[in-house]
Amino acid sequence: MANSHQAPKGTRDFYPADMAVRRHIEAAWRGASIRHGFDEIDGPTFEHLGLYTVKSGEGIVNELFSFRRAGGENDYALRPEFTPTLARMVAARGSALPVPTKWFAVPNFFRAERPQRGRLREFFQWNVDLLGLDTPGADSEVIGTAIAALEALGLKQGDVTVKLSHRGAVAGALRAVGVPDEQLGAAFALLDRRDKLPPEEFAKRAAALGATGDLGEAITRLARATAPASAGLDGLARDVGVPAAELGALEALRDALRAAGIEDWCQWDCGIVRGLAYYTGVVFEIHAAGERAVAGGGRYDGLVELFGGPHTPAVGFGMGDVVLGNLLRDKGLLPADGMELLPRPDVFVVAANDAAAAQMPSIVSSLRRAGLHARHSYKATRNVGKLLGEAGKSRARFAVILGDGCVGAGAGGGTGAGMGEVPGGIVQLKDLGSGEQRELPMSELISALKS
RNA sequence: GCGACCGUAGCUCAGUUGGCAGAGCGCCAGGUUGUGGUCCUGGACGUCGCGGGUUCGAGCCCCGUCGGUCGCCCCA
Repeated sequence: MANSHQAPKGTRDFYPADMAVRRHIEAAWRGASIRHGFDEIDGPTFEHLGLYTVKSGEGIVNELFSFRRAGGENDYALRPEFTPTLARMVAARGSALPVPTKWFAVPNFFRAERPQRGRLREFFQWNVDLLGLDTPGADSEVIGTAIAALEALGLKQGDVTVKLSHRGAVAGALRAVGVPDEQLGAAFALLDRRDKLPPEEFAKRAAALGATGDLGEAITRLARATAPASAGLDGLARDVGVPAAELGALEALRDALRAAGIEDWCQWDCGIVRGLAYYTGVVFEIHAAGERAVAGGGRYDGLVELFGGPHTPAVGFGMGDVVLGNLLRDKGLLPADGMELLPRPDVFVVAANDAAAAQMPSIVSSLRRAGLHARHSYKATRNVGKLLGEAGKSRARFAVILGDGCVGAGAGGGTGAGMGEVPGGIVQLKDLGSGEQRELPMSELISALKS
């Protein structure tokens, strides 16, 4: 391999089979989005660097691919996520947008991380956002859209779990042990890192938050509290250590999930926090055993305001193609060879002699003008066996054999009269699935292929 | 940014104590004035990731570098 140029670290080349897999996933995303009433949007691939420090701080710059035009003064960054662009687009339209506004996007993103399983430097992520409503029904609709896409890809209930929590409900539990309101954010962060910190460090930080009760014990309780979404909330309330009445937000969400028929996919998990500070209500992640989270999202009622827009309640999620692709492969839901996902030709045309070959270009053109996916051999050989082999490999449904007036099933060993006179003449139409072959006039070919 | 393991044909890999770079699959062409995804024969394809070092001689040993894989940090 004398190729001295390599693709940049953490990027992928999409050869046809890979591209077919990518389109397969994107088709499921788009289909679920559209069926649920979302409209597709997109924004620029790069933004002003400052857009990304608004909500994430300067620290994020290390995770970005940022650049400055030669001789320019503005700093830009390749987009690492969609939410800032979305918030900017919403803010720019002010209150002119309908309520609700339901948008989705399937952009590529760039993060300057060290690649590892499920994490690359360029990836595709499906973003779904519902703006303008702060109802449990909106939360449920967004979650249902994610599930619909996973189902379309062949995943079943039990393959993945939607783990749900609610910032409001968890905040209630934290307040119950005396965490002051201004420390709730820090307490969330600690809950998020509960199992990553050494026990002493965890205890030290818990003690520093000024709770009147044992915060460490309360956080551990929260981190362990799980229950099926279909079950009553009494048990979860007991595990969390609050009266069931405190979990009203979960009850309303549970009712919405039940109405949408997806509660059996869902599980309460108070250990789900999401790293971002801006989540204000429901937060959720979709997990499968042995993989990173397939998707994550939640309610962020204050974010559009943060970017200069009107107060806009919103709920949304992101689902990346890398982890999802790994999961589908592990579950045997992707073909071993992605070529199987490419569009199948309707017809593959071969010529059995030179006269027929001369007619091929105009015949193939007319098939294509008629809307058919038509391919043909580029080989010089007139060996019909080889040509049909090629037709078979193309996965075409039918082969059309031109100039084959005297050989083959049903042809009856003609005299050779008419060979080469394809227009108006006879062609052989072979069903490559069944092997059946019949002859018909050229004039009937298109209607035969379209029926 | 840190650590571990790995880089030989398009793909999967073999390659002995350091001694002339191999196989299968795939691809291309013939066997076949002819009906497919079978078979037979032949062919093309390699600076052994790249650069340096040790050696009479390096795919093999040493150093560096670039990739890949898997962890850590981070995770929008």
